[in-house]
Amino acid sequence: MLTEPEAVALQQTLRQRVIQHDAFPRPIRLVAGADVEYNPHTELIAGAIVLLDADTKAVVEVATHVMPVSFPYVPGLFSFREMPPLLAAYGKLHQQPDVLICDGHGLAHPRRFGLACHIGVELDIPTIGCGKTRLTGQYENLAAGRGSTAPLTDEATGEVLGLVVRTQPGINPLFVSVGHRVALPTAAGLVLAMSEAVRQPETTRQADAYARAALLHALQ
DNA sequence: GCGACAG
DNA sequence: ATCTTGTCGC
Repeated sequence: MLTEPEAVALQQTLRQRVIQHDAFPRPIRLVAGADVEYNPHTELIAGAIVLLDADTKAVVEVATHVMPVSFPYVPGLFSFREMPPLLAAYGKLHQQPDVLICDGHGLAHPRRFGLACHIGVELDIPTIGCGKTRLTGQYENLAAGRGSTAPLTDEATGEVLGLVVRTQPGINPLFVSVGHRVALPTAAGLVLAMSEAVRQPETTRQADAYARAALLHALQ
C-alpha cells in the first residue's frame, strides 16, 4: 500500500494527463455507472460497473468484484480506496462503455484529481465525476427547477472546478466535474439526461444496487 | 489554532 | 459507506 505522501505525489503526476475536452466517438450508446459498497465487519469492499443503454436506460451488462479493502478512507485520497474493486470489475466486462459516470468527484478535488480523473486516466476512457456532496469549491444558491446549474469555483483563483446541477426540482443538487475526455457542459448534460425522474443518475443507482448485492452475496 | 472533509 | 421511523412540509 502507498503511504499518504506517496499517494499525493502520484496524484500530482497523473493529474497532468487529464483531458478536459470531448474526446470520444459519438453518439453515446452505452453509459456506465460505477459505485462501491463497504462492510466494516469483514473489511470487504465491493465494486460494481453497470452498462446502460443511453436511450432506454436498460441494463445491458453488469460486472462486480469483491475484495478486502486496502486503503483507509481519507478525503482527497478516495480513489486509492475505491479504485481496486472498480478496476477489477471493469476488467470483467465483455463490452466497453462510451462514457463512465463515477460516484465521486473528478476535477472538483483539492489537487484536481478525484476518483473520476484517476479511473479515467488509468483506463484512458471518458469519465465524469458526479458527487452527492461538496468536497471543495464554493457556489451560489441555484434556482429550484430541474436543470438549474451554478458554477463550482475555487474562490482563490476563480478556477471553475465543476457545475452544481439540480436534477430534480427542490432536491439537493449534484456536483458534476470533468473526469477525463469529457467537457464539463457535456458531462452536466449527460448526468441530467440520466436523471430524468430521480436525484442521482440511473447509472449510479443501478451500480449502487449491484454493488450492495455483490457484497451481501460475499457475506453469505 | 480552528473548521472542513467525495464514500 | 453504514446505523435507522416517523414525521414535517408542499
